[in-house]
Amino acid sequence: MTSPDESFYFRPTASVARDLVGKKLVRIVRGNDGQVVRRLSGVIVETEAYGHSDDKASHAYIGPTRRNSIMFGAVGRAYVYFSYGNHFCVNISARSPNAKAGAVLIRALQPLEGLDIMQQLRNRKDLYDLTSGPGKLTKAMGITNLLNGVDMTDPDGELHIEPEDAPRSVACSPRVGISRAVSKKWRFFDIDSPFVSRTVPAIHRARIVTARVYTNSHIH
DNA sequence: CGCTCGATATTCT
DNA sequence: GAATATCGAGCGA
Repeated sequence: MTSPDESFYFRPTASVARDLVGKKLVRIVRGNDGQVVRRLSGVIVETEAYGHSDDKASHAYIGPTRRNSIMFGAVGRAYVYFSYGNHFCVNISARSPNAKAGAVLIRALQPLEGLDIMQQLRNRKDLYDLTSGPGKLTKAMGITNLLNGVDMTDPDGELHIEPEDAPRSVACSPRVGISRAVSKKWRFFDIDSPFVSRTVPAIHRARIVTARVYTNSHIH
């Protein structure tokens, strides 16, 4: 199995966020002997891009700190942070070669492998409630700050991305749960998926942004 | 269904 | 002390 390499993540963060929709987030659990015990995975159906000095809503806007340092380092790494005092969120560091920082927040998955484990970790059965939010999916996959900084381009790594290139219709909208830089349309989601984190207003359902028609002017 | 509230890391005032 | 890239329990309609 291959994974997108660093060249995939060394592009404008919003482009990476768009192109991650439809790929698989994979969590590998290994035993003491190094053998794979379980695979947990899901198709990414919703992401958000966070920039640097161009983006007041980004953790990186204030410059490097201990928490956000991954956003300023190598691309393709997991940036895991603790939010609102009770859950984790997972991002992948990604940025244009001429930018200093950036990351893509994974907001929702369609559960694929290891459903029973995810249901246990979440203490919930409903597949539509299992990974339909950034805090939910980290709990379902057992992602904590212990995984902060892991290389997500390593196809044998505990946490990585795998291709899953069935055609997707991707739309964009303003990001969720922020109060600054609300005009940027840097949330990307699979317009046909029932697994996104919340209902998408009708005004945004028509804004198809595929790889073919995408330009930066669509998302500003 | 929609509302309020508690959980409490990290950063800012 | 207050705000933030949230979630879920507990409530009442």
